[in-house]
Amino acid sequence: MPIKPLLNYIDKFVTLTEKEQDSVSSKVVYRKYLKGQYIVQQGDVCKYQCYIVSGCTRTFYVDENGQEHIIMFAIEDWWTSDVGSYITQTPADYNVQCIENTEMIQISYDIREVLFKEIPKLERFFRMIIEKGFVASQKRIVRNFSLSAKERYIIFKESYPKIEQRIPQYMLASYLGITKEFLSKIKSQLILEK
Amino acid sequence: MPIKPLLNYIDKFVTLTEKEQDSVSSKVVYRKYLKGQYIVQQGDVCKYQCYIVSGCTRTFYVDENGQEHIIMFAIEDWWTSDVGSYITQTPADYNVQCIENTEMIQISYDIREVLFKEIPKLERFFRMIIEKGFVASQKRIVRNFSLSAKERYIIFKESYPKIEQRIPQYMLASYLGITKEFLSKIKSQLILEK
DNA sequence: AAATCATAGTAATCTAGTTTAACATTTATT
DNA sequence: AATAAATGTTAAACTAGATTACTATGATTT
Repeated sequence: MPIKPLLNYIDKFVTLTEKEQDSVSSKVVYRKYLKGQYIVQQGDVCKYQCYIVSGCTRTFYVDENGQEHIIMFAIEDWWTSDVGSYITQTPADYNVQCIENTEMIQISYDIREVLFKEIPKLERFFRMIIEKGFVASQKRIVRNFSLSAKERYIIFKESYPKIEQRIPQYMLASYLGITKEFLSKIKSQLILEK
Repeated sequence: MPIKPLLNYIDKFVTLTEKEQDSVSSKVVYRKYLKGQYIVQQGDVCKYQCYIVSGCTRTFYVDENGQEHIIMFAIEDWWTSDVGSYITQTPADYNVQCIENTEMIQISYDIREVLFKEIPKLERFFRMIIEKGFVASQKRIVRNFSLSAKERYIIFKESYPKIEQRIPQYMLASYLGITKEFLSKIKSQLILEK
């Protein structure tokens, strides 16, 4: 069954009985998206918290000048959502778009509440994964302040070696908070330095 | 009893029985710090998640060049901690220091685990507050990328009108990710514009 | 195979924000 | 009240990164 990867993931944090696993499996939704499709669009309410089985998504924000700013990428074994919109069920600030054909397991807000009542251990699970997300987010703030664009690029490559090859360079530039031209310059500098 | 503000805060998210409230009160620790004292220091394990009853703290990171970068401020009715260190009980990346005399209610990691076992509803409570923190943290990343320093300063004033008067300007500059000299320039520009 | 579109590279010019350094003001200490 | 310490201001020179604009390449479509 295509829900297995999620159950394995949960099992790293809390232990569910077989019955509980079955209940989770029966309530979450497995779904495939094509490259280019949107999971959430700025202005819509974000319906799901999504565990990615395969593929890649980007979360981005379009500002008043029409400029895109990529907040995060997510690949297999990661989660994605517009958490702010999801937890308050209000219009999303961000877009989540598939940049590869992507398989994911989706948990709607209401279903998650049902699951929380039925399996209180899942409160613990979701607490633990959001804590991890919070820590990663704070680290990113620090890096953006204390490191140069070149250093941030190098750290990105080290931290997520799998992602760089899968995304266009202009998206990586946006994630790093620089223009595509400047990333291009950094890359040619790094080649010369060797 | 000095634990009441925390109980009021929790009550906004989950409802505890009187017995449960008593249990929380008996396990958490009320404590006063003087201006300048540290709650956590970079390299030590962060022992507590702290609810601030009164006062003000700053969380900052000292980089390899000895430069301080302020990640967040916290005032009464907020939480502070080095969450990464706290949840993994490994050395902290950040310092948390009181910048006013501060009263807080502290929950140690072990005590929190005991409370989770005894009162599973608290998993829900902590999940909810960390979700809020995560959302705020992501918003800050977006703002840092899409807004100029002047715009960030204006938004800070609007968002946290109480904080600016309580902290030295060089700390606000650090929080905004700019030098104190440049913040000074921004302020004089804003005065001229009126 | 031509044509279009999305992606990437290069280089000149420009600007937001940094650095350095000198000076001013406020707050704390004796 | 005098001195020192911490905080804030101003301005000139500098730099990381943006902007603009043109060229190159590969992928996709017709």
